Amino acid sequence: MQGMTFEKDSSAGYLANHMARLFAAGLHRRIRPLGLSPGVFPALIALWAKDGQTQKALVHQLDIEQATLANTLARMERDGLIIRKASEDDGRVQQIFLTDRAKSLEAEALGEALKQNAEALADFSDEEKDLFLDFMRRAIAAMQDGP
Amino acid sequence: MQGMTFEKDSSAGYLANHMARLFAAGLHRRIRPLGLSPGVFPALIALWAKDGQTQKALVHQLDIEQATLANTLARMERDGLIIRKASEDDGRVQQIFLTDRAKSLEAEALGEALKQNAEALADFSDEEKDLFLDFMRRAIAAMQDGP
DNA sequence: ACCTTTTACATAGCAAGCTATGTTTTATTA
DNA sequence: TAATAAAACATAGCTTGCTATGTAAAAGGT
Repeated sequence: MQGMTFEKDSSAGYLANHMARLFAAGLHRRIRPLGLSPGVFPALIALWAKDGQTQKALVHQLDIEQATLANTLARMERDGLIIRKASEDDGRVQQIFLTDRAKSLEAEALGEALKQNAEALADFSDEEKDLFLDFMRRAIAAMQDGP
Repeated sequence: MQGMTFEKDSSAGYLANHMARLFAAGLHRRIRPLGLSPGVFPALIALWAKDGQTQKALVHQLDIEQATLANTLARMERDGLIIRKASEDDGRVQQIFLTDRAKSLEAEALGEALKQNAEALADFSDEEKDLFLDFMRRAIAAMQDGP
């Protein structure tokens, strides 16, 4: 009874999926008290760095599809994290602004994200952490460039 | 303009999420012609190894929740991959059996999954691959055992 | 034997991702 | 300038994951 362990822990794809779900679950547990969920994090980070961006600008820097971001922004608006202001020069464009509440959460939210990363890599040396991140970047690049 | 690259590529959680989505997308592209999607893979692998298992037995070996598996099995039944047979000794239990079609897909589907993994790790040496898998197993273990 | 608890599975409802398509406004071009 | 194309965003509909709760059957306790 050993050949049947086909994928469970020897497939990069399976492990990547499992690991990503654990990251998301751990982050969710940490930031739920702040009224946040993992999906809003990328948008928040981009907006904390530069408020008032358009949806197109956000899509450009977040590795998700436009429709995914549109849905995420709708939830964020519903939850009082952003407001949308119609652009004056272009009727198609809306600028996304953080609410005061969203702005006030930056330090704590980023802290929890860092804690989650630290928990996952608790027994990694600094060199191992660097190597791990690099491995992931390389796998991502290989799959993005595609066959 | 360099401090604003906060998470994009230096957060393990962000990279893990992005990498997992690319794995899933690549696998989906490969197995769509077979009428399969990434979510059914874990269940299929378990059933290819041993047909006729109960849902409880499957949940036990797949790192997903019972409700997630129930939904996945419902889609698999709809798509003609499995049939459920009520157990005679226990009215609560149903055994899950692969259809002939699902059985016939094993070699090709596993081949595509291996190809996807190979694509992601194309420029990794054998040692790097081993190390990468081990890193992921360690991160998973750290997050499962929890804080 | 009957009541309670546990077990096995299903369902509801949500988040976050995707592709495909709609809608409105702007830009281009014949 | 009128028709067409493109751009920006929204919506529909799906998958895959989750938690919480419902339901029916079996097990256990008194």
